[in-house]
Amino acid sequence: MNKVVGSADGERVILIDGVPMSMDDCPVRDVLDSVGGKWTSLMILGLADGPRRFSQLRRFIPDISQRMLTQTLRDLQRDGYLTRTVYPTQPPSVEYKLTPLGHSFLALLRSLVQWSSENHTAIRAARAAFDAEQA
Amino acid sequence: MNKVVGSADGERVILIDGVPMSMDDCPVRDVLDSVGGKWTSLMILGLADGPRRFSQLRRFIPDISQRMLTQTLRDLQRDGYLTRTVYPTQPPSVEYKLTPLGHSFLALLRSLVQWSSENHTAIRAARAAFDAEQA
DNA sequence: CTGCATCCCCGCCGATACTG
DNA sequence: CAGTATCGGCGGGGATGCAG
Repeated sequence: MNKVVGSADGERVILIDGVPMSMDDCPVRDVLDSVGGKWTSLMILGLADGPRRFSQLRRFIPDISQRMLTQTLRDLQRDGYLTRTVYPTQPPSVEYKLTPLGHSFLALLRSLVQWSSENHTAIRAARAAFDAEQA
Repeated sequence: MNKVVGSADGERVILIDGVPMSMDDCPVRDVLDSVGGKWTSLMILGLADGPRRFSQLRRFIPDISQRMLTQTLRDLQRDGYLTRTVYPTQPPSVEYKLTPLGHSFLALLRSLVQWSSENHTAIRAARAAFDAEQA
């Protein structure tokens, strides 16, 4: 059950299944801005089986640019999804590893992967039908 | 368990919990491109309780522009998440309604909302700690 | 090996004005 | 009421080059 509730200072709030969501400062937006990125979800999936080094992740996602690999990892680290450990070897190696938060989120991601694989055929079909109808 | 598998023609495929995911033509990307949009998830949540008209959705999401409301609805319709029904009244009214696919996806969205509300505090804290450390 | 800096393109999205 | 058309900013993200 959804409900739109106004508050005193004019902040707009909506209730979803009893969960209050501010539209100005929305928790879901935080998460969506992470999972919504082009590489983010793939990165987390890449760390599902255990810690990996920079170049290992690079091989795991062959078509990511070095720039985006670094940046995506940084963003995920910032939000607490993973940790970054530098080993002072020569040459240096850096290990990335999911935090408990990251693993918790991974569960959601698995549901998404599952759902996508079950429904992508239907989606593609709908898309084709829609496009055909426009012509 | 994840595994990277090469195929004959050089297409890269990764297995996630036994679900094959092509990196060139990825089912999850399709879905992420939907859920990742700025307004998409909110729209689907807005239709959770039943069909709504254009202007009702507009009031439900006060800060969306007319342009993005139209476009987001169009995209969701195209991918089969909702239907669009025009009633030839004067003035005309148009009703948007989730399809079974849309409702199915809504379940995922609820999980996301739930998870976000449970973990956004931790995320905000991690972010603050990270930012503080940089200074 | 693991990064940072720079340049630059392109697509998302907001603002605004106009239609049946 | 429910759109469509156009313009323009801004930021995501690719390519390349340099550095510790």
